[in-house]
Amino acid sequence: MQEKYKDLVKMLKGLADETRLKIMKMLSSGELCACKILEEFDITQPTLSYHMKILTDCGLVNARREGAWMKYTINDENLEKLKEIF
Amino acid sequence: MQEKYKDLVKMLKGLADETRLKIMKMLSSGELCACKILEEFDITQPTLSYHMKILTDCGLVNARREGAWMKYTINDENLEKLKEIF
DNA sequence: ATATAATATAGAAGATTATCTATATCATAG
DNA sequence: CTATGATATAGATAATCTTCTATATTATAT
Repeated sequence: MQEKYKDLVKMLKGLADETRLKIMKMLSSGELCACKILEEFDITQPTLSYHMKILTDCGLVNARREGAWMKYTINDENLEKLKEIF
Repeated sequence: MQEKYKDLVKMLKGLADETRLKIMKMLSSGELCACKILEEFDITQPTLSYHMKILTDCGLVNARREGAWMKYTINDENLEKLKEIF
């Protein structure tokens, strides 16, 4: 029960940032490459990498490497778990 | 649109804390007095006051004074707005 | 008017977060 | 195998967050 709370809080922290919320919104239309996401923001590449790590670590986003690129999608299963608390 | 995002992020930040998430869970069963909430946690009274301020400021919780007590309820309208983003 | 109970505010300290620059790693093309 | 493009990591810094102690405010009861 406590562990479940910790996981939920981690996901909520993941969402609770303007940049990351916008990234989630972008991903809701489908898979995107890091470079495409970066174009939409005024942040450096390492900063985006940091945000993507937070989103994947908390379980909100799936990452896969395709050659040199990283492609991201929403982790629907975990997002569903988050929805359930409401 | 940006403003809407800022408000949503503020609510998400409000939820993104273990203590506050538990408070919301407690309030989901109905109105509670600050002193009742405090009993459930190992935190000082000023710390609870700080958390309640965050929850009310972001719009997740309604506060009303009843004599010496503060009574809190969930702000369903705003919680609904938050749900909509999922 | 005073004492007491409930809550809020101020100020400080330590932890966490978001950002940057510099550099490293990984993958591909030539 | 080397150069280049994409991404990740390290380390530093400034801002924000969470918590505490001490104190102030507000409401009630005597």
